[in-house]
Amino acid sequence: MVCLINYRRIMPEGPSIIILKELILPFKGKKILDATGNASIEMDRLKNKKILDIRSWGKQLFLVLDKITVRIHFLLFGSYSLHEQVKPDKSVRLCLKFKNGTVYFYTCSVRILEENIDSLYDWSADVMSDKWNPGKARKKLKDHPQLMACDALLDQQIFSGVGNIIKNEVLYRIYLHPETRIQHIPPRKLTELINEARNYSFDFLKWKKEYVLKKHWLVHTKKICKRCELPVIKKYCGITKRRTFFCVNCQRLYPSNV
DNA sequence: TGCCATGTTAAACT
DNA sequence: GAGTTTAACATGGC
Repeated sequence: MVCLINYRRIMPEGPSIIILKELILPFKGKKILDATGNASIEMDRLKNKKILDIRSWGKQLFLVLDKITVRIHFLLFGSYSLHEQVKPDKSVRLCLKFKNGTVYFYTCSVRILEENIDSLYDWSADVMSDKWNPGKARKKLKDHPQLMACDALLDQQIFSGVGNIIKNEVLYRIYLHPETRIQHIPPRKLTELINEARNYSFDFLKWKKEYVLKKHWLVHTKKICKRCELPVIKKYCGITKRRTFFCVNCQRLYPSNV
């Protein structure tokens, strides 16, 4: 067992936020003794406040205090460390000191939300959540018949927490071409899409915890298809224009002419 | 060394 | 105003 408590990691997709949430669980119920950093928030509003709850929605982390909530989003380059600071002071965006430890956040978006966060987010859209509702996801997909599968998976209102890696792996797993439009996906295939968005996210979580995530990528960043050994296509697909890896031989484009 | 990426927002355009 | 494009953020792996 390797102790990685001081280790900084980059963050982006939903499962990584779950890992962080678990790591900082010891701070739940604890008082913030000091809050520092270059985030453009009033640090005084955090000082001497208790962390009432630690929650997440997709790629966002929430530290719930009395009346306000600190929202942290790691964007593309965000990272954190626990207990031990590994970067020079000025790069620390937010540092929270507790009696039982310290957490540091880097290169992330930090905001204070005044509203009750329950009314701000659709918690049933979070693929990692107990409140995840596949039926509701299906309904939302039906409302966007023109949307390509690759764009739908990245839509945080439908699949909160899904990122580009998960997108590519899910589509490969279910043999679906990224540019297939929702209206053309057969019902059973659509069910697979919705279910795999959640399933793969939990596999991602498990592998990430064991530091073997990359090893399990089937198509993301790959050059050759593991199934048919034909070249994997790399294309910036859909309205999101994100890197998409897929096999035209194995992943079916609907409607199909064949 | 330079390019590019697990992401999102907001300004700058048409 | 709407929809679309671009910039900004600013780290680290290859």
